[in-house]
Amino acid sequence: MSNENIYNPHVSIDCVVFGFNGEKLKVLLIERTIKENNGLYNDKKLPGSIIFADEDLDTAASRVLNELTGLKNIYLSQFHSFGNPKRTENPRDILWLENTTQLKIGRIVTVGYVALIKIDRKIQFKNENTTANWFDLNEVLKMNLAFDHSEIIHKGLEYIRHNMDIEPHLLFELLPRKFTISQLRILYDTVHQSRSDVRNFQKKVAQWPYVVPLDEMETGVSHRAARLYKYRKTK
Amino acid sequence: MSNENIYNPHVSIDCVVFGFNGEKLKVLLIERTIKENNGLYNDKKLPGSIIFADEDLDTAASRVLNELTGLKNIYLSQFHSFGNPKRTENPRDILWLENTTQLKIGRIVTVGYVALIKIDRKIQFKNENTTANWFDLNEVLKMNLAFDHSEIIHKGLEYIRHNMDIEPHLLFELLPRKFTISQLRILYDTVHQSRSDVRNFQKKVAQWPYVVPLDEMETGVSHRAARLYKYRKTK
DNA sequence: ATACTTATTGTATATTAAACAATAATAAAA
DNA sequence: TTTTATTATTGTTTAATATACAATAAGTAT
Repeated sequence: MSNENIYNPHVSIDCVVFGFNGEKLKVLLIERTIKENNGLYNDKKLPGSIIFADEDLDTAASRVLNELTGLKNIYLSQFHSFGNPKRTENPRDILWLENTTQLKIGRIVTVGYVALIKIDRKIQFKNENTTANWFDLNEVLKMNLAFDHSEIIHKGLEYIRHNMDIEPHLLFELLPRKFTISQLRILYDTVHQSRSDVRNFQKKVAQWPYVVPLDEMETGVSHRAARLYKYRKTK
Repeated sequence: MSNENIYNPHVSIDCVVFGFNGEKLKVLLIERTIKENNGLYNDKKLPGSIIFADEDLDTAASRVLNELTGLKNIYLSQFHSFGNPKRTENPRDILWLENTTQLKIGRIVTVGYVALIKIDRKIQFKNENTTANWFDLNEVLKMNLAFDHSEIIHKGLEYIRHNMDIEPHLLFELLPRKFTISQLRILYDTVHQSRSDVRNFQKKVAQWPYVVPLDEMETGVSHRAARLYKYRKTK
């Protein structure tokens, strides 16, 4: 007997998907519409879902993200679990869950994942029942999101800040395949909440063997073009 | 209506409790006996339990640790969740769970916590149904423990290593209230898997304003006594 | 008194981080 | 075609931090 595609309505996963547009960090959110007695209510939530009964957590995170965006093979990392019993007590959230899952919903513990993706990757924004979109992280942090998703995004942001601190390789998950040192520096400073000196930053990067110059220059800019670099994995 | 003391049999917490005896890291484990057809089987497990239906995860971790050891007000920190569906498939583990909880047990997702405690704290080792004991971490890492508890300990160890790296204050959770610089250095090196130079380590510690010398010396040693220090919290 | 054990301390060198601005290349404007 | 505007690129000096290295002090045990 298989439990395949039978939901476990007690545990869910939520993905905080970060992107970088060359200037700012972005987060991928799902826009939802709730039909209430007195009309329609719009808000946003993280891509996430309850897990299947015999599915591992990491597998569930990949699957759900793929279902909601079409994305595959992306950097995904578990960072924290959220179990406040009140997190699933908002009647609007319960109504929405019971409508979309057709299950009786009680308390749900959710496991938070962060994903880092190149913002130019093709995303299936429109799905049968959902619409995904990129939003400015700074704006999102001020919004009222579904469930405890604001708190989850906060924690996820802390997590990637902390981790990119000790693992610079993660930065390149967010950059395009070919990038300039300026883009790298702006991303670095955005994540670290710092303002690096341009010369010192060039020196730092020159010592990273995994950042390699290309015989190619930036195009389409109305000033001196910068050299392009690529990331090369090393052990 | 209250859900108090109603179990949620889908989610549990497990605590990896670390101690330090001046030489080595220790882990607190629960010894259990399983009655099988052909006799008794003994093994060890982490202190942990399924949570209550309306209980927060952090609260559950504190409560369970208190119930199993009598400990209160200790440093407890969530580090990772474990949801492999096979983690609760060992018949011996299921039998034991169903006997101790009187519930039908299916898949359980567990949330891992680490605790750091002073090894000389009074612990209620013997309880009605359980016995707790300190074990050498190195020995434990070679044992076959219940469920996926070996994996959980591994991850918990990684977590505290990582965190003490960037937050030296955590070291003092494991040391006695009065300690020598040698003890501090041995703990530091055990955690960091390093061998610090004695002179350089003294210099490093001299710059930590939260390590303050006392007018008191070590006693009961058969050689020159070392000065005692205490930890003083700072912001 | 002597041997044994651990505690305590300083200096010189290497590495890393931080501060700081002038020139080069290109596109757009005049 | 010259000038202006914009961003790219590059070195040196100084400060801070980390590393390597061993002799003497203090107390216990024989």
